[in-house]
Amino acid sequence: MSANALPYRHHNHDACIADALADAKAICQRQNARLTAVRERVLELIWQSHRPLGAYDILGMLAADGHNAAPPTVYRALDFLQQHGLVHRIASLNAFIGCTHAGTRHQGMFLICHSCGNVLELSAPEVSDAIDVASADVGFQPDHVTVEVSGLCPECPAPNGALQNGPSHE
Amino acid sequence: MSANALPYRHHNHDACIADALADAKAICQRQNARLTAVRERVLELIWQSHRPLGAYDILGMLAADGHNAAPPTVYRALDFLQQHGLVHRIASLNAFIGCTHAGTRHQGMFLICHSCGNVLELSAPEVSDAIDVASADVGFQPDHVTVEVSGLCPECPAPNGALQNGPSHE
DNA sequence: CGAGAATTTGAAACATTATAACATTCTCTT
DNA sequence: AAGAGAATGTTATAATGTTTCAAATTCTCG
Ligand SMILES: [Zn+2]
Ligand SMILES: [Zn+2]
Ligand SMILES: [Zn+2]
Ligand SMILES: [Zn+2]
Repeated sequence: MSANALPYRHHNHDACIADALADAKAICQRQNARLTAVRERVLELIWQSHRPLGAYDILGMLAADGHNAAPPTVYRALDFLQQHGLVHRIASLNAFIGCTHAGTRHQGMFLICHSCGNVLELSAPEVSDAIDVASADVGFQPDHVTVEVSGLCPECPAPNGALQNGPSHE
Repeated sequence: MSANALPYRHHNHDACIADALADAKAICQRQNARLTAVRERVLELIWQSHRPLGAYDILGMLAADGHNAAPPTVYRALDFLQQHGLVHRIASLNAFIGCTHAGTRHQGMFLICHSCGNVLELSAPEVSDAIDVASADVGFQPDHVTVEVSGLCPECPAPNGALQNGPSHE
């Protein structure tokens, strides 16, 4: 369940998917929730993609499966998966991505590369803490927090003349 | 331009609006940008509302003005206003709100009350800093940051038995 | 097992949000 | 006044998300 790893390169994605599905099954069992066929398939499709998938992308893939699904089918599956902490919705993209910290208490922060489209979910307690402090300062009770950072990932070449600040990987 | 004030109560909202419009004029002049009639009216409508407005809300209000506008008119105005830092889009609401820090360099954080619908924009450097650090740790170059916190504002009664953590105002 | 309750899925229609493409009008400069 | 660029109008369409009710499935309990 490799939390905070850098999944940008060199990983066996099939294993990723298998792990995620196995985790999901365990989590649902623990919660007495039913990971039905559609739900599992949607989760699998989401994990198969490195990039966040839109609901209608998923719908199209289900259609390719031969499953003649309508939008509510997908949205219901996504709601279920979100509710059980198996996927996240990226509000700035209207898209969904598998949670890389499923089963653990975390407040995700999403790093979205606008060059390659990859998204990395980090668990960043310092960020959550800062948000909690700032909220408390004005008497606000946080309930759900969205942190989405769009930018350039370390795998992508800096556009023309700009400096790349990350550690060099080669 | 009351930055980080608590606009929840007791303020002269007409003055708010007038100030915001005056600021907007100045900012546009400085940037050689044209705050045309539609753009100004859209900005005014947004400021008149305490709560974020959807593009189609604005469209309806323009219609009430007698202005027979189509969606692109509104979206173009909103694009302009965003580009010049006069409004923000709240991704989790698909809605727009006036920037309370226009003209200053800031990274907004939005506190969205799901009870009353009010939104407070904070400039929270500690949050931005934490996000920058977490990003840099993994070699990611942030470009645009979305921080949206949904919860309960200090004006709204805590639902049933829950404790209200904010400073009591009465 | 088998009836009834609850959950899940199917299906059709609809609602909301956002954009594409091209014509026209306006504004500023020369 | 002419021309260039910016802004707006207009029509159509795409993309995203919801409501509603019916049918099927699964669970519970006697
Ligand atoms: Zn997560
Ligand atoms: Zn990238
Ligand atoms: Zn702002
Ligand atoms: Zn409130």
